[in-house]
Amino acid sequence: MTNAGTSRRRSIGAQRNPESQQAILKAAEAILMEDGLAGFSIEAVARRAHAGKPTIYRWWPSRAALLLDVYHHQKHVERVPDTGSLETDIIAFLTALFGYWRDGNAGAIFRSVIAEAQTDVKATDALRAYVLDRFSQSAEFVRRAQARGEAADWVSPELAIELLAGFAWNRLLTSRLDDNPEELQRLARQISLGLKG
Amino acid sequence: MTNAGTSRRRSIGAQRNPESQQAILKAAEAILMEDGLAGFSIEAVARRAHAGKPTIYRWWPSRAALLLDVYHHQKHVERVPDTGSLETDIIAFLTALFGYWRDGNAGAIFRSVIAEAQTDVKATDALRAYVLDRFSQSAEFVRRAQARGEAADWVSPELAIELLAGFAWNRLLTSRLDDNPEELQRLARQISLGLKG
Amino acid sequence: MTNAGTSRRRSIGAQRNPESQQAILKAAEAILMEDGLAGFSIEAVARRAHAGKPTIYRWWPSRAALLLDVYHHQKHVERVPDTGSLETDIIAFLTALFGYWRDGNAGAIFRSVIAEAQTDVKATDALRAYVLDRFSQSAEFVRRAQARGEAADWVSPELAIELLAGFAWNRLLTSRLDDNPEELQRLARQISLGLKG
Amino acid sequence: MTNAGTSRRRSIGAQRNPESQQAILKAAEAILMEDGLAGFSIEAVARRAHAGKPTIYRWWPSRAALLLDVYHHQKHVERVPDTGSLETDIIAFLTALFGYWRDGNAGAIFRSVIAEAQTDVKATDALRAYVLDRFSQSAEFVRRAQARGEAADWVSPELAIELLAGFAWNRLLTSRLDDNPEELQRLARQISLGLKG
DNA sequence: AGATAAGCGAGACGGTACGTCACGTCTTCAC
DNA sequence: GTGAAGACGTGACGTACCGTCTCGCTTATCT
Repeated sequence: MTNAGTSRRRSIGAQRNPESQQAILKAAEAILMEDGLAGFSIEAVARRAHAGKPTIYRWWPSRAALLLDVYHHQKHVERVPDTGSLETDIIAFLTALFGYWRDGNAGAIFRSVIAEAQTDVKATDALRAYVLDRFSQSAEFVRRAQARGEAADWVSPELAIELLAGFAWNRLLTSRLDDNPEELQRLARQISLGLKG
Repeated sequence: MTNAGTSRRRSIGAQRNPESQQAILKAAEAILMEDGLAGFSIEAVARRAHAGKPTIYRWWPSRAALLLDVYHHQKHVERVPDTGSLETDIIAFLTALFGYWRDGNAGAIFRSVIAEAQTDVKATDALRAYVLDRFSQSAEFVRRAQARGEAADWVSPELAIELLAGFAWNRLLTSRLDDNPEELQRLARQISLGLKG
Repeated sequence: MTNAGTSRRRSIGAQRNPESQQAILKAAEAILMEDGLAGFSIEAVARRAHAGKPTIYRWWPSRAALLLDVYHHQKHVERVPDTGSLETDIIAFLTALFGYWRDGNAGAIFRSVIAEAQTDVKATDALRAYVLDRFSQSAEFVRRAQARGEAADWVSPELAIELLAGFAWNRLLTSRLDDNPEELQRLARQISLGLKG
Repeated sequence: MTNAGTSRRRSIGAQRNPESQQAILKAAEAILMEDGLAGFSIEAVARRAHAGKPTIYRWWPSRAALLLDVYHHQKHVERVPDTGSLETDIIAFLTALFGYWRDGNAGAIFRSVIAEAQTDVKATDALRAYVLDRFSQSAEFVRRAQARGEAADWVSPELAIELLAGFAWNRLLTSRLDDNPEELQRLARQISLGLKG
């Protein structure tokens, strides 16, 4: 930080000031972490970041946009496990996702993004695009299982991931992220072998 | 309606006036249906119901409480299919749920409840209790399949339902309720037979 | 004051709270007195009066309306002198007006009202109506002079007052209110006798 | 205009660019004419003149300074009538002034200057200096009347002009510039002969 | 039967946040 | 160093809701 404490942040000419951008994202993240979505307002972010509201609105057209940007700036979890076996891949996938959401702020932030998407159409669209992209990435480990002959040809890798992700969303959105290893094992077994066993 | 148009609603003494209660719930539902969660405010409900704000606050302590009450007053879909076969039961379950959410207002209202639950802890608790109850009810058709020998003994009916419900939630929350029958069939097959086929 | 310091001002039901009204007018007056028109904002008045902005906007549709109201709540100067002689009446009229504007806040407030009237059409209309009314009231002493035979029949009392008032406005608006008794005497003489002497 | 439309205005080295200066003054005048003082902002002038804000602030330290400059660049009316008679000189003086203010933009601009002078002390000083200078110039026709023996020796030409100007200001500031010839005649008669006739 | 108590619509209250506008300052880059 | 350009922090704008309060009323229930 070049400006550490001594002087205020200023314009650096007719171009975006990355210090302001960082300060705003950090403030937004901190507020979400501390007070949740309820305390998250443009005004509060501006106050905490020592930024002007117009500066925020200049670069993020809405609360939802800022929220999504905060989420995207989170460190990402590896979502394509590769343990060599479908069943353990499933367990690894869910364990990593639950841990990611549980340990840092990512869970609280993602809950906020989902909530926002129920109000703001742009947020809905952005969230849909995001999850579809994620699903197709994560589906890779199922595709690998198919290549290994471990999964049937007729299964849809995306649909399989959607099933796992839907399960995880439900747990997240109802505050039930405490992962039970046996439960996950059972789930992985159910999914890989099917209800019919 | 006893008071049809001619006179205003009044107190009926030191007791809750059911007409007011009904008017408020109807107004709340109409607003959610027409404008979604974004337009849903106590102020707007009071305006539309020709009710005083204190009347609303007297009986519903928060926005979330009113929202949940609206949802509970919706007609419920039958969630325990019984077609005689596990695979068609799964299809029937999801088809009914998607249709229920898509056709009436129930989808918009449930999305609102979920969103509210991300902000309001009481709403989270209420939602969690609600879904756990629902899951255990719906799990009945999986239990029946087990009884028929159509599903393995070691599978958890609740977990199975949670998988289906999670899938449905994800579709609802990202506005992807347009149900594709083939997709549902494939999903049902995946779940019943497992990825390994 | 019934609420002296101990408790906050509250709603007294579905009716205007006169305490709030008074607090707002006093705050507005104090701000004008201390900081002039430059510091006069609805926000500042609300802050000082411990009132909500919507409360101000509820009762005064604009800055101009509040400004005029503040001016109208000033103590009024007697503008119809009656010394028995036209010339001394003129001197008394101007002396009183200058003194009124100079001594209290009235001058600063009236300057603000005039300035506002150059921006806001409603304020222009209100100011015009106000001055025309004032002129016709003040014209009384000229009418009395006519009745006494001290002024010619063909003179217009209103026009005469407008001449005096215009002179006073000019002095007020250019910060030249320091009254010079000899100058006023000369002016009174000029007006009563005419330039031709 | 040398640069008509084809290219942007640029620096012409370490000296003031008169094209920019002209463009800014023209833009300021046009805005005052079209939207009045309410629409007059440095931002709006910069936008309309395709000028940078710092360019404006470099040469005019405040809104008031720009306003006064715009006023000074107006074509001036001849304010020293010479009809040979005091009474018709008075009528000519007022008719010319009213016409000047009414016909072009000058009235709107001068109103703005006066309003600004109620907020900005520098503008007050500049306005006072300006009007005192004007008064002494215009007083010339009264002095001539004195030289002709048409006005008494003891009258103050400046005071007489101040009376006329004050009358005119009042009309300008309350949007009553519609000149009534008979009224002006009566006024001229009152002033020249005096109220006592 | 009269008093009491609570519910009702209404709407004002002090607040907070909204999204926009203009302020005056600052920096960049072309000339 | 001047020019256009435009980002910056600041703060006011006028509006929407928040949750609380009091009003004036209506009516069932309890003396």
